[in-house]
Amino acid sequence: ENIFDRSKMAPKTPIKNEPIDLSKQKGCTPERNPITPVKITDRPQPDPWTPTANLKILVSAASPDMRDREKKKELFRPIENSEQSDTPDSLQYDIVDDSTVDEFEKQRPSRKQKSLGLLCQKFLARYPNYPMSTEKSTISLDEVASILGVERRRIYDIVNVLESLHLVSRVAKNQYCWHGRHNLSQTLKMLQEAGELQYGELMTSQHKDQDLEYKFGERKKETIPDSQDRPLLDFSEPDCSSASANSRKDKSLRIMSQKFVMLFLVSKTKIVTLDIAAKILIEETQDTVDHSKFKTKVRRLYDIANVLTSLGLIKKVHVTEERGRKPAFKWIGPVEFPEKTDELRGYSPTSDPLPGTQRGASVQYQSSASGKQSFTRHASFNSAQPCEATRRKVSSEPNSPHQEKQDGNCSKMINLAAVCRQKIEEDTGNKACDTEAILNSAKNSNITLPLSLLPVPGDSDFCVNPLPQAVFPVVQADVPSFSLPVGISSQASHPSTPAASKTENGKPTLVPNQPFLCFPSSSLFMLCGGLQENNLSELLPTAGELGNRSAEAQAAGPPPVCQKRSSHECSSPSAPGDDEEPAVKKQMLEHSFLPLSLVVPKKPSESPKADSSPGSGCSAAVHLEVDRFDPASPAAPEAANKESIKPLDCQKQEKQSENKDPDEPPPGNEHISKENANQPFQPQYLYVQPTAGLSSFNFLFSANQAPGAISLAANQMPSLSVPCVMVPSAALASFPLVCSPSFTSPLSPAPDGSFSAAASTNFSVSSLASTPPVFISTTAVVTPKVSPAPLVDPQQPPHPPLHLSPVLTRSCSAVKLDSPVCMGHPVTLLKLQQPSSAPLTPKSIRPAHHEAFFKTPGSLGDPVAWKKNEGNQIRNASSVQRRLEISSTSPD
DNA sequence: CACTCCCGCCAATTA
DNA sequence: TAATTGGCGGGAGTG
Repeated sequence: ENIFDRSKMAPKTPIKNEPIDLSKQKGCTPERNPITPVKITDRPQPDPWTPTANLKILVSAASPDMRDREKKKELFRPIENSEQSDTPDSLQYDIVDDSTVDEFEKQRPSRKQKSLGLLCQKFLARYPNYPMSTEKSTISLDEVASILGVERRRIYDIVNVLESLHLVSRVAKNQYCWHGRHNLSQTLKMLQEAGELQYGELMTSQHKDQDLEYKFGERKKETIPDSQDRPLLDFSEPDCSSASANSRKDKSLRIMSQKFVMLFLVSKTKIVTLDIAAKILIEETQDTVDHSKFKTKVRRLYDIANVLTSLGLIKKVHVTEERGRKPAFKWIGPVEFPEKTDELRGYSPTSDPLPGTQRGASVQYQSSASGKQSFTRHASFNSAQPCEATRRKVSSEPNSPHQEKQDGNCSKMINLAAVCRQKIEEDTGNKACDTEAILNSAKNSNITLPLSLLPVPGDSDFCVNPLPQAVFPVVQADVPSFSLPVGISSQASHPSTPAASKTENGKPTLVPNQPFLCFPSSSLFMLCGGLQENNLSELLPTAGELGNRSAEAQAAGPPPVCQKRSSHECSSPSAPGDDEEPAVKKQMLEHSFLPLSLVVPKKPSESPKADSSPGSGCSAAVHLEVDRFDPASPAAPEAANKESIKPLDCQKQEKQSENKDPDEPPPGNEHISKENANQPFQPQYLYVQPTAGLSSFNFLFSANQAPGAISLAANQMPSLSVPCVMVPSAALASFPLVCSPSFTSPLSPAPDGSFSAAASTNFSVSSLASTPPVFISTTAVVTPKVSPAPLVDPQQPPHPPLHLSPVLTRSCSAVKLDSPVCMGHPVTLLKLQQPSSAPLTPKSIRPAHHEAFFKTPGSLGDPVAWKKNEGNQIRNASSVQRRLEISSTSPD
């Protein structure tokens, strides 16, 4: 602020303008400046800072964020007052962006703008996620601090956390070495292992997360004390120059950061509430439970969480408990850690530049390869075995037979789901209680940890993944709207069971032969296009993606990431291979989860219920709103996840009909669409029926879109385009299905104006490309679902899917998209095709996409970002990506 | 009012 | 001793 003021006020006083500065600087006299890089204060003096300079920097870095925020605000408003907010706001923004933004921003430093999270994003934007092997960028704290316009102290906060994850290492005084995310998966793996040792017992012992967590505290005291810290430290040290780093004592921030991450990795639900984390951390460290200490710990956790959020590893959520909402964070980073990063790298060229985005892209490929993919943790990459195993299981079930190779994927998916379900059910039998208990504990509808529980504790890959997803449901998204409708969830189950096993009523059925998965569940439908390996993976991912990335920073497109990023990577020399690995992993995980969640979800009993009780949750499901907030922001992704999750919840929590938010859905759509876009391959759609809340709107999400992205460079646009379409129910009524390829146009329904705007911006390009809104339609099948009213009859839903399936599937199977039915996006569909075999690998392909991807976002989002890039010498691409990420977020 | 978490004092550590 | 690091908690911004 001071700086700004100065600039404004007195543009240059060489002297420090104000005493304040001096005081702040404390001892910094001009003299010192020369010696040391100078502290922040120095810079200000120089005036170099002129507002513009700072502004530029900030703007470039932050603007996206800023925008996002604004957008968010808008979004909210829109909900209430769609019209007003939309136009005016959008206009204003635009204007601002164009010319005057700087000034405005400058003027208002608002606290948020100075947040550590934003600062961290800016910081991260300066370095490639996956720096080339050779490149090593050293980070000068002073320099960075000055560039970012913050005190060095703040940089320490960031660097310490990054260091705990080995993203950077301290080389010397004032010098850090940027490693990027190459080792992130390894680091996380180590942390996970360490965490399991420390906390694992607790976790395993208790089904309930909460209980576990609580217990943790107790147990931790017992177990933890001794070794914990050490190991962690060790991890961190390996790469870097340990010498200097170690010296300092524990550096609580680093340790806390690692422990905090461990909690996530160990947690089945992947959700950790701040208070629990604080308790655990305190306990470990010390017995004292001073209240003040607790507060301090929480403050620190916020600091850490902000950085982790910027890295796209966690996102803020709220867990509803008995008492009420509790702040919590959900792990959205990779869950599984391939043992070999290398493999990953090989497969997935792309990296995700964005922290947020990580998930994405690579995963798909991998998944495709393995089939099951992500489900199995390590195996995913390598193991065919698991897949097979799953298949076998599946095979037993009805669905499997149909599937073919490609289908196999789908089938696998299904099978997996089925398996999971079975396991779950079995487990549930036991656990059910637990889950229920949890739920109960959770109380009201909101929180639901249970899902996590569901997943099998054991090894089953599936289980693992699923669990996390399960979590989603529990957690409430930041967004208010979230509440997921329980009812729908049942659907998820369907897929697994029904499809595979078939069963029931139909709910989820897979279409025979077809790649699609139908979730009968009332409100949500997931259609999966191309079956191939990719498909499954995609599907899942899509869902996951939706949840995850949604917008987010990932802008990069986390989910889709694979493609996009890969392309990005390509474009950017730096990362290609390596980068992606992590991303892939993440994606894998996420994806797997999502899908799983969908599938797994329901406990047998519930599903039917859900269906039966349309009113309750089901409707809600529709709402899934995605977070519209910031695309970039983590929240969005979550929302998506939530969506996926919701169904489950619904089932479980039928009660919670409340959840649904009408408003939200749209946003969610957006995110989804993005994600979808990302995933090009198969046409997968999620259809969300409108629930009461949504009343009027129907949403179709294409799970995969992006095909174009993948295949066509030109398509870039498409990739961007969002698959989701929102359609007013009324409209739908007339039409069987609506799919707009690009999310923008059509539907964007009004309400969203703001959203739509954002979306449009982002997507606009894509939309253009894809423009033709596709429609999915087709067959009646869709229609029914769409039909506004659809009660949740379980049966019905299934039917539709069936109908669809044939068409879709076929088309899908071939290329996925081909069939008219499916997707609208010409691009995606056409191109998609599947590369199944190659798909993943081809970096070459990706690049184009990525680029496109970037461009679009960039173009949409911010030109500015690009400009800024200048600074980034390093990999343009990388930097660009980052920017994009940021930008992307902003647009959203 | 509760949640966040910025800010920067000041101590520990290092150079 | 000066500078670098980073623990820590007051208290302000937000919703």
